[in-house]
Amino acid sequence: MNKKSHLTLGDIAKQLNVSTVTVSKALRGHPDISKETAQLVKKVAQELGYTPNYMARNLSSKKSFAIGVVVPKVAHFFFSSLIESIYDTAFHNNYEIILTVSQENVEREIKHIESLLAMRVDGLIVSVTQQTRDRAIFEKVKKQGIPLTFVDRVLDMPGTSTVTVDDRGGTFKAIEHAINLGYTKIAQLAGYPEINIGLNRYLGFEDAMKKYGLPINRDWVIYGGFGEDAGYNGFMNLYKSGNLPEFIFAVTYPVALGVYAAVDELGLKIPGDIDIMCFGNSDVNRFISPSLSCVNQPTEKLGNIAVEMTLNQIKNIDSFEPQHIEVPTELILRETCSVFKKNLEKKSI
Amino acid sequence: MNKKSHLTLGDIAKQLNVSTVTVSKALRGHPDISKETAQLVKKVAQELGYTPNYMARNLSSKKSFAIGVVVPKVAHFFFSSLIESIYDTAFHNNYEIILTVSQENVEREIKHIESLLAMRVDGLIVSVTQQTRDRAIFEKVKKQGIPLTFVDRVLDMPGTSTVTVDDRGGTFKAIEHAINLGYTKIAQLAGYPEINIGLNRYLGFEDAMKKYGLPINRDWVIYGGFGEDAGYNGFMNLYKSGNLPEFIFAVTYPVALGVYAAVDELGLKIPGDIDIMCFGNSDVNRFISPSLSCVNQPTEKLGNIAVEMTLNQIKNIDSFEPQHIEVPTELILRETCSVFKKNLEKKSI
DNA sequence: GTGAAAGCGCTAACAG
DNA sequence: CTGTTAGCGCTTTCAC
Repeated sequence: MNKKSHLTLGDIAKQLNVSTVTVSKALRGHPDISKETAQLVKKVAQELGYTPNYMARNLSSKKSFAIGVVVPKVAHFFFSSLIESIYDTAFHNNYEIILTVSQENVEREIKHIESLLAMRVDGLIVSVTQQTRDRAIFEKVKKQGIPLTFVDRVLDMPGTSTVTVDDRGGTFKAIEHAINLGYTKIAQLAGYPEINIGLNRYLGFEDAMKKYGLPINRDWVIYGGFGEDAGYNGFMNLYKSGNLPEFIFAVTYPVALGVYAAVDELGLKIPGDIDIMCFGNSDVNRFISPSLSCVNQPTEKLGNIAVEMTLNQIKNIDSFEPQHIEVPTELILRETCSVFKKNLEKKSI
Repeated sequence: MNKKSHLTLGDIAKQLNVSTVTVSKALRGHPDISKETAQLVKKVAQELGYTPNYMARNLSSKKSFAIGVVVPKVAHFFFSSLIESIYDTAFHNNYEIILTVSQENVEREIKHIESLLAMRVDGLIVSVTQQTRDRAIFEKVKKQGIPLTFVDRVLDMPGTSTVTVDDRGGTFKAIEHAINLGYTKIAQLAGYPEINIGLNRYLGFEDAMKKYGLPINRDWVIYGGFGEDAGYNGFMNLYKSGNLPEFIFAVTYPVALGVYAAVDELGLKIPGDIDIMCFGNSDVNRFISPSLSCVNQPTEKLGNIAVEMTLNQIKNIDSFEPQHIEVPTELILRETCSVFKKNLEKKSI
């Protein structure tokens, strides 16, 4: 058969009349081995097309040089950028990433974490689903001594590290900006309050309203999720209620897109009839019409920090203290939420 | 130390006064074992929080139940959707995906494939970088007997399977549509011709122009890549040349976005001054202004087929014949490329 | 039905 | 510097 089993260290050892150990060491650049033999071994390995067997290597060395990652979504600008950054950082640190996708499904999340544990990853980075409440699986991870870092969507658990963006402060800045523009009737499409990003973005909204002495209309704090449908339905309901706010803060950019779709369908105008801003940038916020102002999340930095923190913990497994890093955000101002309300009213007359 | 080594089959065997073999078989549902013992073993394993060790399992069974994937990019709508589909299909087939990202870099691509081989994946799905020309690494994959499936961006190699979209036919339909609208001065921002998607999308353009007896202006076939910058620069150069076409077909949607940016910067209007369409949809093509007509790529189907084909090959390793599947596309018509040229001219007077 | 023996390919610890 | 000895945790024969 063509499909002869793979070449092993032994094969190349025989070829050179040395022991497998010598070959193993040579290939890994172990200082035990003399320059010449090392060179020779490498040459032969190369010629023979030797491919190491990581399963064997990892089994005996009890390290995998891999970090497991669990995210709820891939086809979403925030996550795809985050993932890219995680891959990049890992690559530069000679670590493999084993990515899994929970599809916002708790059971899949658990299954994937079990698989990653079974693969004996050296560490774990996870961004939980919108529904994750049960900590049991994460307790199991901790019990097995695997470093665990939450990123963006976190669970409050002792012994784990977190990397988040400044959801509360970022939202505050956005709402404050809207208020300074003259808006007072402000709504928030707020996702879900049970998850940190939903809660903190709500709190930032509350902070700003309080600071400026504006009342919060409970009917204008609308929960329903983080996707386009949530934005679409949210706005439709707002419209049907007959009591439209002047300004909407959308908890994510898909939610904002949903609002755009609804507004368009209703024949309304942004910013004439309703103005908007959202949390989270995307590659196209600047191309949609009107271009969408937002609170930018530095995804690249999030990914960097998440990986580096995890690596750090892997390398100092016994002395590591859990860290909680919050990355600052910045406002990106484009066409929405950029015209003073007074001017807007003048114009629309 | 808390960090006691993981539980093993032996541990749970001792607990029950049976052999590791019995436990191993029981856990895997091997028919050798009686219902009762199987039940019992599973219960104890559960209670003790046993986590199997896939490295050991795979080492001895010589299968990994994992498919390696190499893509050039993640933060791009096409790839992120494709990836999501691949993950989904694999999940439903109880296979793991080990994803790697080449970042359009040939050396990284090679490194990742070597890692994947070393991890002993059961199969490989790859979408090559824009620069990949050298087949050596893929020959190595074949020599090791690992099923290899190219998706979307393919290399022409005997013994490998491919899943692509109908690039040529899709482009043909788009250009034909533009011609029917009255456009004759047609340009293409064509990516690179050395890669199948660039070449075939060009050929579709050529097919349509030929069919309708329209001349192809060489200055209007512009190569330069598949990203936003290629679109931006391409249009800028077109503009500077003083000889603008009426219609541009962009080889990808980022290229189209680049054109939008350039057009905007120059104070021109779509579709008044220039009309456009592109290959590839995204979550926001419909939100940008004017909304962007395009040739839709069924990414979900691509992912399904790629995984299923690979799995098929894994399971019938000796009898499998390489397959080449081309998935059809459809036109999605929105605001661009939707107004008859005559009307357009009337309007702009 | 169950288990003892052997080995997957590699590395760690120690001896020479 | 090099090699021997023992596993890593699991699965695969093949006896019993």
